[in-house]
Amino acid sequence: MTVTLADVAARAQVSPATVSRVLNGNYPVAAATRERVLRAVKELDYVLNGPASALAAATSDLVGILVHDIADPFFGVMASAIQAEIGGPGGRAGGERLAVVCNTGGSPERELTYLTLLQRQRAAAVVLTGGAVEDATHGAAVAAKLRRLTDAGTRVVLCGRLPVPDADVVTLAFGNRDGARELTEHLLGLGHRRMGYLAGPADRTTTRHRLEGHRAALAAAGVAEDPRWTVHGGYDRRSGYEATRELLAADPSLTAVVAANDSVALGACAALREAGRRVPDDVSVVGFDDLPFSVDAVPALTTVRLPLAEAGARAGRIAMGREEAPAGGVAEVRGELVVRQSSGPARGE
Amino acid sequence: MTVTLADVAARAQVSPATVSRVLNGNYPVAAATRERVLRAVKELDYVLNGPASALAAATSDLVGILVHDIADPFFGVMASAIQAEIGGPGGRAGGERLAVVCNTGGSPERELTYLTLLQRQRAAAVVLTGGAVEDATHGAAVAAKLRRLTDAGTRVVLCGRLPVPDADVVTLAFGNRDGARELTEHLLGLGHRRMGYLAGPADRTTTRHRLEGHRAALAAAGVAEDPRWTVHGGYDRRSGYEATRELLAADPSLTAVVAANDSVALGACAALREAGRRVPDDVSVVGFDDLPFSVDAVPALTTVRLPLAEAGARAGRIAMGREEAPAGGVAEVRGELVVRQSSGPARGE
DNA sequence: CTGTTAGCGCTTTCAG
DNA sequence: CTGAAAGCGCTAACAG
Repeated sequence: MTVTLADVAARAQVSPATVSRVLNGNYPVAAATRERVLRAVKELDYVLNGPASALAAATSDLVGILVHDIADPFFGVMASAIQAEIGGPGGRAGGERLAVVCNTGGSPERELTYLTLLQRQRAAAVVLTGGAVEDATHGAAVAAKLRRLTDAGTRVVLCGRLPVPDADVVTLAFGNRDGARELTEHLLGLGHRRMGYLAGPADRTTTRHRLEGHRAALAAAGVAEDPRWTVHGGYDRRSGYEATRELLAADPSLTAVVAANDSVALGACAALREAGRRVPDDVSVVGFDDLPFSVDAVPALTTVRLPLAEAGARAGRIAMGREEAPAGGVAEVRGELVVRQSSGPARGE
Repeated sequence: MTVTLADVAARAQVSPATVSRVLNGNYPVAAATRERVLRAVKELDYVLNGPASALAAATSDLVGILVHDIADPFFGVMASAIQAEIGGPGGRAGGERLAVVCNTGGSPERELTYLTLLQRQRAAAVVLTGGAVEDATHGAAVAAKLRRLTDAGTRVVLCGRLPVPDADVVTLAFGNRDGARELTEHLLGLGHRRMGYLAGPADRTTTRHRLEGHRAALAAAGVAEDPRWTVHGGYDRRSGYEATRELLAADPSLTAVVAANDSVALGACAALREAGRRVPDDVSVVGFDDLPFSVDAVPALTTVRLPLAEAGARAGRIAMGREEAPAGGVAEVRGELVVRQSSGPARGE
């Protein structure tokens, strides 16, 4: 029924081994023989059996990409860039590796589950994107799992995530702390002293770093902070909306709102608008990431641009061994302050 | 070195077959035996070999998802929903299937390539999302390929794409024509008679249907169309921006711009703003899809909401055989007109 | 409920 | 440059 490599071999009058060599192109084969084999492949409409091939060769053409949620452009942009780089010649049987996208929802359990599933598939590489949960137990479990993966020959790259100790893993970390600091300095420069901070979930590295950057800027400027000014929530628009209402209720005198990311900032703008506050006339709002939609927001968001596509592409190349890993296995990907219309001089004083 | 099923069997003092049965949970095994096996698995830190398993069972736990570009939320939202539905119990070895996301860029060649790659992997199912290129040759090639996939036992579901004749495929088609008609009727009701239309790429089904709906509304209202009012471009923001400038140059008297989708509409708004036109006071703009960001645009976009997440979820369930296919194998997913601030009464008149 | 026995389809030394 | 042969690790009848 289904045509196998042996069928092709018979038709081309060569041994199965030769067919395999032609298909994988990683071994010298006489041009005439190759022609004959290729013709037979075409004539029989033969398609290699991936699992059989992976079993025999002990490695597959799959590359895992772990994301929190692929519907979020932050991850979508990175995943797209990674996917674009893992194709091309070099893989088994003439190139093209497949991207296995795993939505972890940021959950450590699902992360571990997917890592195991990828290990089961004998994935050629795995790229983990986005911040991690800060939990020693889970951190250790993930580290152990990654070690097992690398031991089995799977390349592991972290993109937008902190380095994992004692694992042969390359890391592309985002400059969250510095970016957040610049953002707050920008606001400080505009005269703001009373700023709300919409932080992400409390137990995430990304949340912590951005918050630390914000506070560092405040401290350097000698501005005291009110505990009511920091509200933790999710990284989505809705959280930003709700947290802003909270913030407004707690202290209506705020002149600026610093959001954990652009989506949250958009939610903040909506809540502010609803409360009759103009942005930036009454309250300035700043985001983080500079996602594609941020330039079209009302008003266009002041934010920190993270080169997500570039970082993803680089992660993809490193995962494929097509680019050298950075010295020490860790590189920082810096963000860049982008000033647009959502931030302006502090009102009144 | 790497621990195999046989090792587990030895340690648990059972046969390999029994271990396999425990792991796949699809066969009765005595509780005590199961316990013993599970313990051995844990102790040895055993992970099933996916390729070997897939080879022996002649099917894998992979589900292919073809998208134009996963960075585009239109596809990201669907992919996320599909992914959420393909997990869970029922697959080989205790559930969790993996989603292989393939960026085709809308190219028929890449589409075919990925379909072959998925066939090679013996994918359990494949979901094709988004409109297709209208080319008889490629259409036939894709149809043939899909037939081969279904013959091999791979379930195929089309989501937001037209039915494929003579293939055992289930289709969830979007109500593009009706949605577009409603949108234009809405504008007509507001007194608009001179509307520009920013169409997508000329050879796509989605483009054609939306354009047809627009024209049907125009024709029904007895409104004549100027050829200069239709401009073809891409489905991205930049295309909308450029096409709108073209439109404005060709006929500055337009009172409305109908965009192929929300991203294009955002680009249109930006171009209009730049040209000193206010939206909707001077020119109304409408989009299509109702992506998450559209509500936060300036001004909030009037559009047609497509239930992308619901459609994706349904496609996922059908692909997994967890939901019955619609009668006749084809269902239409209707859009819903959402009127917001980007459309208003025609100026002047 | 459990063990035995054949492969699944491919890759890869090892010879020639 | 090509062929022969030995598995890769697992599943699935088929017995018991």
